[in-house]
Amino acid sequence: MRTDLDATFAALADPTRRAILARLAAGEATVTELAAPFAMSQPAISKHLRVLERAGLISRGRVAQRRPCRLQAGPLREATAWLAEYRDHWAERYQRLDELLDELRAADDPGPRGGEAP
Amino acid sequence: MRTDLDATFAALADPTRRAILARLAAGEATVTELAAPFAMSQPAISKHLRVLERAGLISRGRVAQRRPCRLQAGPLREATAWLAEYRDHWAERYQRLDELLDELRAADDPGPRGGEAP
DNA sequence: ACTGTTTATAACCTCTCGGTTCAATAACCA
DNA sequence: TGGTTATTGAACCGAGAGGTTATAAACAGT
Repeated sequence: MRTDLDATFAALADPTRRAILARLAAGEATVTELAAPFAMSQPAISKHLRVLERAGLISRGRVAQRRPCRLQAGPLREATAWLAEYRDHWAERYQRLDELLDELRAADDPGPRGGEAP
Repeated sequence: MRTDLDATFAALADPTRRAILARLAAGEATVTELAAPFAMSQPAISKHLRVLERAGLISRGRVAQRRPCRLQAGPLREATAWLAEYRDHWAERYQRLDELLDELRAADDPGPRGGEAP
């Protein structure tokens, strides 16, 4: 089930790519501009950009030889929506209940810890 | 720079793991309960759970032989915070500006393509 | 037409990921 | 004690990620 979220989260999982997005938040930039601050080759950056593009997180124009990159908001909305679902629901509700139940259960059934094993 | 966000987003990038989290949102569950709906071996699920655990997205108890899993909210907050930064800022602001500039630029410089686009 | 700049491709390497199977551990049950 | 259940661990495999270097392609300027 290759959904969009797969590509989005996978793209965001790399620190270089998150840094590129951060850089792009200040406005569009060319490949060499984006590559400059990183200690890696330009083709490596091109690969990262391709990942970001296929995830829909950036789009690219064409100005002469340059391929300026700019951010794209769509996928982030999906991702945030997915996360918000959880952060709001169980973070507040089930979480505490489960922990309480767990404490009760632990008190009820002491278990085999301690020095009683031979 | 192995930050928390790396592990969090990487963990969320897999559909099986997201499904596991979705399942866990309804309350804690054991490994076999979690493995049941999936068409893969139970050790595979154990691996996924280990990924989720190391990302801090779940925590595990011990009840007899069972290792019940429950959700953990912390990392999701970080992730949402990171996403919100972008979704709010450039999604609304720079995005439209850049697109307008791009249209202007395209109209100004028709470029070397054969048939003029309608 | 040549030269330099910008970007993408190709080929390669290594490491991790997601999956498998088979075996080992841990705890309950009789 | 032995047997069953729940879970992890180890060894392995194929595919893909992330990096490299070297090369090609597109365009600008002279």
